[in-house]
Amino acid sequence: MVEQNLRPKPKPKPSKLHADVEEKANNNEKHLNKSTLGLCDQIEKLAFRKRYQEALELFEILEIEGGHEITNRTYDALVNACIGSKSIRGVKKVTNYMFNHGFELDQYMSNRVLLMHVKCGMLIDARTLFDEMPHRNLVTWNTMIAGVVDAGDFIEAYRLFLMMWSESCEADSRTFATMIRATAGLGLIYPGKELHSCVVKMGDSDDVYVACSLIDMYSKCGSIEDAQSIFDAMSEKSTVGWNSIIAGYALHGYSEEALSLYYEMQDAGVPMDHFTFSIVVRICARLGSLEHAKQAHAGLVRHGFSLDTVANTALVDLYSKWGRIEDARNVFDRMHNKNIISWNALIAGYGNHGRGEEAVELFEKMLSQRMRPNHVTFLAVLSACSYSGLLDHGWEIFESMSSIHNISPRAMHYACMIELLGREGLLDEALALIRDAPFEPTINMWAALLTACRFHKNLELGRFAAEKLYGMGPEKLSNYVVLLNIYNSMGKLEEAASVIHTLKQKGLRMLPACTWIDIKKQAHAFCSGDDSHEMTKEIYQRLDELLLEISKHGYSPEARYLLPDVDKKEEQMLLYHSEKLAVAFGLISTPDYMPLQLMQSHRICNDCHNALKLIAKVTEREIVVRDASRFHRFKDGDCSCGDYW
DNA sequence: GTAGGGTTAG
Repeated sequence: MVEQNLRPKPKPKPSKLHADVEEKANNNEKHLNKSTLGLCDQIEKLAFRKRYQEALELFEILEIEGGHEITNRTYDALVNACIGSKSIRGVKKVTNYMFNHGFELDQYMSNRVLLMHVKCGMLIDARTLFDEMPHRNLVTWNTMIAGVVDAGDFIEAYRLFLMMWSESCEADSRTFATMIRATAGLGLIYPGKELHSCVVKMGDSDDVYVACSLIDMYSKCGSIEDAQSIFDAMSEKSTVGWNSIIAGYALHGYSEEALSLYYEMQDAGVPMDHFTFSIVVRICARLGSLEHAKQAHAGLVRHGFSLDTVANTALVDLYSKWGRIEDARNVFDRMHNKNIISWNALIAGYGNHGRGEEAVELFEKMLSQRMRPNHVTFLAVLSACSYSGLLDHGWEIFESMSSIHNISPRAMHYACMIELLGREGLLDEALALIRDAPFEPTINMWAALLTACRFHKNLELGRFAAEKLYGMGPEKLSNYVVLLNIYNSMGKLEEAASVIHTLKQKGLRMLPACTWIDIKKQAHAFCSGDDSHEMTKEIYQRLDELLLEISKHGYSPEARYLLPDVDKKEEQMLLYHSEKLAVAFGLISTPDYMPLQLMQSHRICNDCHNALKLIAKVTEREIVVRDASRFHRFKDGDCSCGDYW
């Protein structure tokens, strides 16, 4: 494989190309303003200044000119240039040149060449080089293992690690840092703990890299306590250490704690990097606190990371989730380097706001810029079509996945299409799509059909879908709730009761609905049936007024969606709950759990939707609420996300 | 004498 790469290629024709290259050489020399320097020196200098692309361009000139003696130093610079610019073409050219000129690789240079392949993602060639290497030292092994871990092949990393141990009985802190990363990737805490004790035995536990990978491993494997104690024990807490522990708390859902750790980091005077801001922006998105988010955005700009792709993508996502799609667009448009994740974030943003046309437009713009979509892109654009009822676009895009983009639709894409067809009432087509899928239909696909059946009151097909759903593990509460709601809405109370019986038998419990709102940085939480808030009386009074007022505008709660065995008092609780509570405060609410009848999909139900429209109208306010998947902005009795029920 | 390691976004 490598031999093939190293085989000499026909020399380029001298004519025009040569002229071009000479022109370039002249320009470069002018640019460098050191025309007296030899090409090798220039390459080394360019690589040192991180002008990798230019270094490689000069190397091409050197190749054509011929007759240059290349030393270790220049090859070293070229390796850096290839790694820095992630140029596969460069790697091939440099290795070809070495091979053609009979350059003898010592241990150092072999390791560098291996690294160059690894860092440019050429894992197959790297592995061949590795396997054919006459001598491997610690650095060789570490380089290869890190490459395999980077590629996500954690099991292979383990295999290599065991081979390394049996061959040489040596491993150092770098090996362990990498292997701990591998166990984090596998999500396995026991091998992680074993490596941890090895590290302690070898006296490497003070190593800052080891500590950081341990923090990350423990938090990714579920033990934030262990992560915390590693962090506490760090004698010198580095930026990465702080980043890792903050990300750890965020991962475990402790967003407030994560944010206060970030402020602690700030107070401790630890320099923050673009990782810090990417993590913090994400936390703000989750917290739903625009105030903190704005501060994070400002901090990011102030610290000079306003060009960072990851942090900006997190901002695009944050503003989208906050219903500020124009702000999201603004950040997006200013980004210098957009990758597929950035595009996906904005497309999903438009989709979640019911602005399907714009999502499709953006998707097409992306294609015209030769950005290659991936399966997440299709998920975003298809669900955008689904929310906005764009049937034709949906079909066209779904079919283009395999025919044009060579991406096989996964179950989630099918589920989106089933939802789209179902919403438009094309239940037979939806069923046909399930039957035509080239794999076993999944829970989500049947559940999408079931939801559609509920809306269009097709009991027969609904029951069929429900039967398919039953017995498909892992059983999800939400599927039972869909079925329950179907029976309820059709007045089939006996069947509904039997679903509840099944639920109880299986020990599946519905969580009480819970809503919270941020008022002056203080969170107020309200659970269903909970009257512990000190202003409960005032809140309910205001709610009564509002309910009375909106009922004059034609609002009537759809009690038939409620469970048959809830008593009157509970019914009141349910109707009073959620967004309405927050609205009583006249503020924006950020509910996490929806009232019971919303559990099926964690989305705002018809009932709440109507109520919120009317409340927006009678209070003459703009109301923004978020359910599990998107924002709904109510203004003058209209909802900007579109009616999808 | 030179090389290899940790944290982020959809």
